[in-house]
Amino acid sequence: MRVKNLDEIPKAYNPVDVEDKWYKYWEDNRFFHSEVDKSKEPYTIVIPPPNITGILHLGHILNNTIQDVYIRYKRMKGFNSCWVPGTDHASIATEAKVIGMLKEKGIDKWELGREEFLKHCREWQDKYGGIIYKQLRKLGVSCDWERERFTMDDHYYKKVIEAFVDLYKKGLIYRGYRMVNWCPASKSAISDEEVIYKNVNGSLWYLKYPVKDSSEFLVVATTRPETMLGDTGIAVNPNDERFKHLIGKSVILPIVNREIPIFGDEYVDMEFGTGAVKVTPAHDINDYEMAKRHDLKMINIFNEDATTNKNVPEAFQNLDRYVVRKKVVAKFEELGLLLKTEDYSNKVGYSERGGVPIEPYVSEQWFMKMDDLVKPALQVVKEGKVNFHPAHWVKTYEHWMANIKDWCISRQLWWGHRIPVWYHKDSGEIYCDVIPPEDIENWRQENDVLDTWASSWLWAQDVFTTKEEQAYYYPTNLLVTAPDIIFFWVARMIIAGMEFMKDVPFRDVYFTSVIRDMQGRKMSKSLGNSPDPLDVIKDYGADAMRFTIINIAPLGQDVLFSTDKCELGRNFANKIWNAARFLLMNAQGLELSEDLKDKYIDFTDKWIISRFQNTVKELDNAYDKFDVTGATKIIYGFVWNDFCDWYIELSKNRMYSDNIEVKSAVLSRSLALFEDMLKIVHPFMPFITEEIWQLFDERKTGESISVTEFPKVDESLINIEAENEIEFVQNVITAIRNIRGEMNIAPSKQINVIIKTEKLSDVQKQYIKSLGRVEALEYGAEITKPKASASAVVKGAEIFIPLEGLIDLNVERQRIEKEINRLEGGLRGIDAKLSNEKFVSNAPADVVEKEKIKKADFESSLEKLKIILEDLR
RNA sequence: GGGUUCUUAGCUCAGCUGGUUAGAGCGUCUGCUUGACGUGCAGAAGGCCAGAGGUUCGAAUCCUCUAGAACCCA
Repeated sequence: MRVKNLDEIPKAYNPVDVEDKWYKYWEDNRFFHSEVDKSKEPYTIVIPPPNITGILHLGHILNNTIQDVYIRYKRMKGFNSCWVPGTDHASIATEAKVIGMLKEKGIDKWELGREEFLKHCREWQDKYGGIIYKQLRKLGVSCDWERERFTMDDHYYKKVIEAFVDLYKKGLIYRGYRMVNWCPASKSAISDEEVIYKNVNGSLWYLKYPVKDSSEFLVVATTRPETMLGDTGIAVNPNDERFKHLIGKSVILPIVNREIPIFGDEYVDMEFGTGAVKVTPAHDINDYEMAKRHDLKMINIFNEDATTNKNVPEAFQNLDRYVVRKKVVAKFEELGLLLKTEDYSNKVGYSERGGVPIEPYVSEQWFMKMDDLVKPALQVVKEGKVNFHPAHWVKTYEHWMANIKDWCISRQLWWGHRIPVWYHKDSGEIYCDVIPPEDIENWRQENDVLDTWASSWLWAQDVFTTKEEQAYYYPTNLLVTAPDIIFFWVARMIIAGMEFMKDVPFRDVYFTSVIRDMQGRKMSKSLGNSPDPLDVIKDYGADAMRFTIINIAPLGQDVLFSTDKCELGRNFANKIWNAARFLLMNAQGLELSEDLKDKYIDFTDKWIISRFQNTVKELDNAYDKFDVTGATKIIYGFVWNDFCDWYIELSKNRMYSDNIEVKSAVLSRSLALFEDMLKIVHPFMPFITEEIWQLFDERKTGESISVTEFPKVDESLINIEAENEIEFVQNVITAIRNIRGEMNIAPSKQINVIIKTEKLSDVQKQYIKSLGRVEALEYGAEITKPKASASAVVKGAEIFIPLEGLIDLNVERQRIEKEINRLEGGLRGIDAKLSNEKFVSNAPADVVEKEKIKKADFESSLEKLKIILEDLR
């Protein structure tokens, strides 16, 4: 066995050279393709489908990296890993884009007609829908590209329609006139979850309404004066002494000159505004409820685009709601009926997609009854059949589920799943089925399409297109998603899973961090604080970005990101690269073998192998707990500190040996370990690990680190003795380096060291000499401290460095005193415990024992240091 | 108004079911062309664990309150 012959290995790792090459290799060899294989256990993830109007952002990077980490890890663990990629059609967003595009060409959606418009949507999808797939490949994700799915694929479309028909026939879907959240920009209803409340600085206008047959005025305060055109009543609190005498009377609505009643309702807050509330039942949800209680008239004053309609006086018709607002206020002022205007800040609901304030609007819509559907979905989360990570999201989930209202699932749009309902042209009879009515000419199909979430709620079950596949892959294992779609999607997928599959859609849900900039602001286009991931990949490499973003993303909290943080990952990649480079350069031309791996083995080898076992153990544990951030820290620590800082440095003695057999043995061993190390890094940094793995041997086509076996923990290789021996050597070396640093001894200067200790093996001595840059090392149990030397005490040894003429006695005294102080502080704490009767009797025996050992160690060190200090006076 | 979460070194965060002399990365300071790496090496400084009570032999960790921050829902 030989490593690849290499003329020159670049000093710095250059990711751009290698990433595209390996991605193509992986794809060409179909390493990520999964098929039903009953001899293997599946491990399945469905991607949260990015919408086709979207381009890759940092949230996707975090999200997809985590999915890839699990998919790759499980694949290497022997599971049949299957990661299904796909996109969703995003009704509102896509329609908005296509309408905008057509508008530029001077084409109107309505003139075009439904079928023609949909053609343009499909064209748009063909052109832009796949962009995100290309971007995801740059990230190195190992999804099964042969399984690309789209929410409007024929099979999936059919499933969505079937689900609707099924629920309709069960009586769980109904049609009704309701007040809904209306988006005037997309001219469609939207669901409660699509309304975003924002603080808006506005005004509170105080309007005077003349009381009929009286000289009195009733003053109301409102943030939306334009809606007065639709007022049909005035409400006051029946307990309000100020207004009691007016209940039962009426006011004459200014401008409109409509007589409207004054009535009492407990809902009215006496403290707010004037205590009298204008009631606009058609355009406010609270007023709507009040109107139902008091049987008030409803007057709709808006068109679908929130311009005023014919129900308002002519001078106020066909105007935008904000234009009408100004006009109404001006008119009140002119009539002397505007009492005052105050600055006022309140929450206004905005349409998530349309970006404009929503208008509460009464219209005919389709609703899904949620009460019963929710029950099993709530149950499985409570019972832990679906586990949330972090678990605290369960409470949010329960809270939402318990307070759920019926779901408005119809959208007045064309791009999407058209509701499978037909109305009979004569009788008005309703027909709902997967197959259109036979005498289609007598029927008119519902124009509305379904809410996009009423299609993507089937994602986990219907991306699998055959019964066999569904049975094998469903329930999926893990869902990785942002917490902001817990209601939109996660909850609804669980509902759909329980309703249609009678089983959970996934067993674990990982809620990712929200990515913010360094000031803690959300990433947004308008702030321009959102770096393009592709630029970051170009500058730092995909591996570096993947590793960094997971490393800094705390589970359950937001992550503050800036591009320069990717230096962490880039430096780490470079570190791995150079460690590999070091091994490869030394291994050039050598004959390596499995047999040599166990030759010339010493405690440093046993130690690093033992450390590796522990690392893998901790790593498996971190994966199980969904602590990927912790996993990166475990890997980083092992690779950088244990392997590079200590093991490589320690191995150099033998690496540079003239004895070829020794050298070959050391390299055989190091390379084998390094290869295992590459495997544990691979799920996080797939590209660089593949690149190096391919250099370690002449690999055949069809071989890849991504399909090798993940290292298994071998408990028999955990070696406490070797770990203790190393610890001693490390302590001695660190103590020597510390003295060198504090005493300003040039690193190039060789020094003499005397160690007072019971035993020191030749091998240990050798390592201390080379890493401490020691010329002569003397040791023994009966050593007396030489005059004018710097000293240190470590567990099991005293170290003296004779520094005749070089030593500054003051500096040395301070060093020793500092150490004495530190130890005395610790000892005080231990003594306080041990002298406490209650501690000794109540604390577990092993805790007490540990304290006693600690006390002995501290005292022994202190004693030595005090003698040393005495000697310095 | 209701809910969830957070407050630990200059910054960003670990510290799991209570027992460490409270850790890491970045930043800072001091050295260093040590035959893998300056995207590096060695060493160092830096913390009343937001505040106040309580439980306990023992609290960064559990409980209560206070202050501040963020998010979600109304």
